[in-house]
Amino acid sequence: MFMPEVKNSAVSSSYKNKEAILLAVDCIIFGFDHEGLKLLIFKREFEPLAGHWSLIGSFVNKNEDVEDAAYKVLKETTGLESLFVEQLHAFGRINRDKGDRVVSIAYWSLIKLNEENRNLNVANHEAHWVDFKEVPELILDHNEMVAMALTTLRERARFRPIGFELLPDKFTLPQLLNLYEAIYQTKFDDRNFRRKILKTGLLIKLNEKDKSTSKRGALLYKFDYQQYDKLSKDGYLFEL
Amino acid sequence: MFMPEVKNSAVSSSYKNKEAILLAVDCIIFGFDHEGLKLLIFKREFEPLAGHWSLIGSFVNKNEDVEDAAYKVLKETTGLESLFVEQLHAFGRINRDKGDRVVSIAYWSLIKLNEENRNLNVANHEAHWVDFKEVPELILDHNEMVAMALTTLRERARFRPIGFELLPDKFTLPQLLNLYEAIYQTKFDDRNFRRKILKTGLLIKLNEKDKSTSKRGALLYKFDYQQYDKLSKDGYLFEL
DNA sequence: CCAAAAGTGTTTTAATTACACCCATGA
DNA sequence: TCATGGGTGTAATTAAAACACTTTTGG
Repeated sequence: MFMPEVKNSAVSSSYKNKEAILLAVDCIIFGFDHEGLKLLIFKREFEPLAGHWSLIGSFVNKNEDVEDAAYKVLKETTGLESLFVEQLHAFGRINRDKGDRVVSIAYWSLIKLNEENRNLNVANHEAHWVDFKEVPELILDHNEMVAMALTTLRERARFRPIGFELLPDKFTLPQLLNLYEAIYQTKFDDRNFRRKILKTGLLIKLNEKDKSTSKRGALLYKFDYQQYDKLSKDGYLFEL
Repeated sequence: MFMPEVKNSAVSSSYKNKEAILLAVDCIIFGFDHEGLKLLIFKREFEPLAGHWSLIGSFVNKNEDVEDAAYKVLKETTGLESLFVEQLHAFGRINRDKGDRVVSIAYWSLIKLNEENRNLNVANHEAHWVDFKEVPELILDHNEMVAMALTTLRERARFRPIGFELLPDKFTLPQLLNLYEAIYQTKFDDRNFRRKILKTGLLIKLNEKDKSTSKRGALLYKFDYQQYDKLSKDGYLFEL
């Protein structure tokens, strides 16, 4: 019979003599506009690897929640208080950071681009939006983080109404279609797409048109968060 | 225009003067047998909260990968080298652990019960399998971890063939059906279930019967991992 | 008046659901 | 021989996929 070793075991038996480790958060920030899906990257400001492209991050202080550390970075970087944020994964390989042993907990977020945060690269030359298909080499394991975030974004977008987190509050159906086509890098039939998304009953049709992309103009819609929350409690599963 | 504060910012600018934090892993271990889906819990061996029910865990050493720390705990606890393991979530609230500031990275795993690990509670009185619907109060935020693991298990089981990780290599369709019914706590129509799972072409029918639960005996099947891996590379998505 | 994007319906095909009886066997 | 769990098929409904033309309007 299997008999676990209890002494000298991996399983901890007190807090004594434990080695503390540096803890960081890194943020994968996605944005979307008429040019497509984008990722926000930064020029690293300190050695090693100063000047290289990087995700934005921060060390976690001993007296702050890990999640708060991520929110703080996101608020400072994007100027937004309210955005979609979700923990992605903890990256814990011994040598992932050449500077010291650092375990990084990555968060991914979706932001609604506006005049202010769209031009971050002007206001702060260290920040830059790049096409998510053309992400340059990033430091450490940050490219791995981005790849995982993209996979997770695709998984989530299918079963949760998170696409709306990347669009303005008022959006058109062609915009929404473009977004999904960008996320999945494929074309969808617009008639089937419209039918499916409207059948959910979660889009509120407004009496306004967006004429910025055509002479005819496209009807604007809002996502009905209230109704979605209500349905979710009854087990409703959004699916696209 | 939005102008990020660059000085005194949350965003880190060096490794100097950063506070290290204790890092732990905790493991949510699921098993399945004729009695249903079970969770492996332990009696905590050290203060504070010694003697209370807990998940099994370990501190992470400065010179080991986080993932390796989890594997080590799982191997020591279950006696198994090869099992399904996936990172669940990093739990990082400041006061989650009364003993000290500890950030815990939780892993969930699925094990195939056998004669040895089924009787862990005999060999090691500190370990105990409990029905997943009747998990007692656990220390710290461990109940939260279990709840999240269960949600994740349900999400994953729908789109990945992970149910087989909880069954013996050779299993019957009634066993498989019972497993899914246990995971989702609902009844499925057995004819529809059989049709769907067999239509994937991923089950290899063996010329053996399991007569342990009926006089007639039920046909044994194996999951075709090779074929699944091959199809996965071509973008095949398992769905149940 | 025309270029360019927005918007609309139908048919075919495939998947899902609902449902009830016969089979094999050891005790 | 019978109780027990194992195994099978079909019809109805619903969802998905494929496909092309009309509408609106500013320039």
